[in-house]
Amino acid sequence: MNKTKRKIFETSMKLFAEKGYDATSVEEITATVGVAKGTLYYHFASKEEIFNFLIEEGIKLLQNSIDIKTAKHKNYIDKLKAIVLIQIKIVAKYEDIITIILSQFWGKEERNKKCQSLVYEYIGQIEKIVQEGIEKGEIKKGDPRAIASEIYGLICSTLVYKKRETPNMDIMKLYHEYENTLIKGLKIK
Amino acid sequence: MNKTKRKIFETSMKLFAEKGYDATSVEEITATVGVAKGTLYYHFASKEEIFNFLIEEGIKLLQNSIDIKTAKHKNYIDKLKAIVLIQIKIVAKYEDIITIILSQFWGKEERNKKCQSLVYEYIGQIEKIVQEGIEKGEIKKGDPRAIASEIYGLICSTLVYKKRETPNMDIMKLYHEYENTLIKGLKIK
DNA sequence: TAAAAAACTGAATGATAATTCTAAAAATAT
DNA sequence: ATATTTTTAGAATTATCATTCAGTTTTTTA
Repeated sequence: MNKTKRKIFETSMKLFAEKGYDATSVEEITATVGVAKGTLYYHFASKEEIFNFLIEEGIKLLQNSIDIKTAKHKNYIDKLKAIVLIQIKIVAKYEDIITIILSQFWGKEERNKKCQSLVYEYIGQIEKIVQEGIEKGEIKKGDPRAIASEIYGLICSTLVYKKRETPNMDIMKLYHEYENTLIKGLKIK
Repeated sequence: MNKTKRKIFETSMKLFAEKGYDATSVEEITATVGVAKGTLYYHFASKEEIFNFLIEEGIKLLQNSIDIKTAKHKNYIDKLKAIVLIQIKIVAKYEDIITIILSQFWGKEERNKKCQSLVYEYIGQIEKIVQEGIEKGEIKKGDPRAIASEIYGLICSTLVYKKRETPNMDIMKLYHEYENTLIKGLKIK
């Protein structure tokens, strides 16, 4: 991705996160970057295509980090702890992209469906881990689907916490909070 | 609210939840209800005003249920349990309105800000309860802001669970799941 | 350095959608 | 039954916005 394209992409991300996809006009994107409208359309086929790039980033972010972080641990509780921690870190570092995915999760348009797939795929991965953990007797019996949703819900919690709390939250403090509440309940004494 | 007005309002709610606020045109609302556009504008000053009615319903729903349900219990853990349960029930029963509030939480438009206030106000109430519970020594020490966000996050968890899971979820099963994980961690042994 | 390719420009186009407005129909009151 | 108020209708208006396009400038290549 060349410099101008990258700049258009990053400005779009910022504006989409700030104002929402619909409320952000192509006009505003190009004005902010400082290029003509034609330039945007030279690099991207449509406004929607900008969004597609964004989704790809989101997929890399969520999917990869799960794969990598969980592989490190053999113990299933530790796998979940790793996920909970990485979630907080992702929200802290990539607030914009997570904001966009959560805000565009709703609705029936193509881009909404892409966000839905992404989120459901992600929860599915967590569910699988919980399921296996239960089967191996490392995680207390329960509905893996519900537990997976609960863990995913921490992304929303964290994002709202950050937006409500102002700029810099203490990642580890928040992590220990989640560990003490949610994770503790999953352990078998 | 007379019959036609009510029907316009309810159809709007349904469509806003299904397709999103922006993606739902006034044209589509009136076509679905079976009235002319002029009729909608006779009853509501604007599309935005329909949304305002919706917000009012949302406020009643969240605020009132907290007040009523928590007043019933003197013990602070029980207060939180009641909140967690009522949250699940609200999502189950008023899925549309919760979907709209969560989907319109993002952005900078007037209606977005209204959703933000509503959510923040709600989390604030939970925070206050957690705070008091900690002060009274009934809830384990921790960051009330984080815990409140975590409890709010269960609304997102539940909604996603429901949308992913299909129609009828078992409210009590989900509640006990949340109780066993999140709430258990708040208790002082 | 000249030709070709890539990058950029911004006015014009076309579509969609919220809102307004004038008139007609229905309901209610006198 | 007639007058008055409320409600409905839908065409016309206005604004916004994504996208296209014909041409210009810049960069790369040979």
